[in-house]
Amino acid sequence: MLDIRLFREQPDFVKEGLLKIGVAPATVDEVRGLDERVRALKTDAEAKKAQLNSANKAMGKASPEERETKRAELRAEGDAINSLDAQRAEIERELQKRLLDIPNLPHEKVPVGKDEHDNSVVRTVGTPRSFDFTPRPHWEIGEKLGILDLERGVKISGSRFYVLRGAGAALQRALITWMLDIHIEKHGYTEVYTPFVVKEECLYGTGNLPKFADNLYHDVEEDFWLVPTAEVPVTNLHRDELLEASALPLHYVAYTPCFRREKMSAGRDVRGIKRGHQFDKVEMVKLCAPESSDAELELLLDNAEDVCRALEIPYRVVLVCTGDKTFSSAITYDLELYAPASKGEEGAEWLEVSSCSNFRDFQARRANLRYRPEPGAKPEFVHTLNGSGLALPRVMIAILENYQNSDGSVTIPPVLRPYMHNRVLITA
RNA sequence: GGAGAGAUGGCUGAGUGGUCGAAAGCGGCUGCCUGCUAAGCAGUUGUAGCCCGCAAGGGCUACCAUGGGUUCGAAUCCCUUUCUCUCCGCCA
Repeated sequence: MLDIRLFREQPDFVKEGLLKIGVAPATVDEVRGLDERVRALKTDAEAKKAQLNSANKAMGKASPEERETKRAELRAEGDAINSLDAQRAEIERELQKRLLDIPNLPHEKVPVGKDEHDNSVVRTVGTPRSFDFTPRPHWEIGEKLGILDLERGVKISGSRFYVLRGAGAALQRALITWMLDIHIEKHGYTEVYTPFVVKEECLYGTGNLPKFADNLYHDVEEDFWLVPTAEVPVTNLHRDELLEASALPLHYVAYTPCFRREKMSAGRDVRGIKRGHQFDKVEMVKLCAPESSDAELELLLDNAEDVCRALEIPYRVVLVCTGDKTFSSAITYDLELYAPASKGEEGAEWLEVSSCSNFRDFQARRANLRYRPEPGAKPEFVHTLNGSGLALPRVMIAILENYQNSDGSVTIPPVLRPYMHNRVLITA
């Protein structure tokens, strides 16, 4: 959520930023109009309340007869105030609704663009391997090796679900443990294990609600929502807290499954395991002081890249443009692993395995995440960041396709072997 | 799941209709004092919003888990929800 004061004090700045992400400048004027009406009603009601309060105080000392005569009058005044308050509350709700619906302003570094074609490739690392045979897509490799069972996934849970089996399941588990270990031991993050279901208010905190409810699963009877990413529970860990400056920055890493309805992407990426309703992810989340969030993002990105480098799979870093950035993010780098056959007949593609974002105070304001810059100073909102490190299915795809051999076997990347009983090869 | 108890400021804890934004203690901060180290004395100390003022500062409003209700007036009475604790049941 954007600061309402920004609308009051720098409306043109807000309009300019919103224009870049396709939000009509008129929105700013509408918000300001609502805000002014709320404040006018509030000032009016407060003045009347002050009068009534002192009249009520006098009643305490008044004689019973005096009370009788004044009672009706005071009651009428109270009713008048209540109706002012009711009006104000309604406009305030409308204002709040509008504010919750407005995306974050883009960081000054974000290139202006319409969609993902306008994203800019920051760097490409590694060279795609050249094959002396036609590389197969992961679903063929996996099914032939008996480590991926798409059909039975569909049988037990429906489309966009799959089953990993034997070395496939072990490979994923090895990846999770290995990635956690890198971030914990090498990059200094604190591991957290969180619930995989959260309350509705957490999703408001990160910005998934109210706008993106149709991509979330939730229990119909309880206030339980399946997490679409560990970002949600971990960012909300310190919700409604006032942190000391010395506690920052906080660096967390968490493994969770992620649940997404993928309603909007019906028909996209239907082959293989690229896009499912359930997938696993290791996620890094940071809370820091505003002045260090730019630097923290670069570090976060490097921490995620470190995983790609260690896997020795070519990848590229993409700076996401204004038209493609997500609702809550101010700036996002995507990390894409090379997959030589992921598009089947059409060949290679770059698979998005990580999104590293700085949300600045956008989520912090929604989730009420504050810190005290100095002892005695006024509390301020922290900045929040997060980045995948990394998303499992697509890493699995990249490993299967990049490390495949002509006989259909798959070589296990060297860094993962200690996590797989020193196994070197996955064979049928 | 059943029965009961509870939720007050940074913490402990008093407060059952008006003088309560809330006693007291602890903690924090400021000053004073003392050669027996940490104590004594005094003062001060919640959050947010709005308004006035160049400022220092001042005023008003709201907040005693949450949301409603009763009342001229609610921390206090009634109801809802959430959470915590105790006992019972069930259980990896």
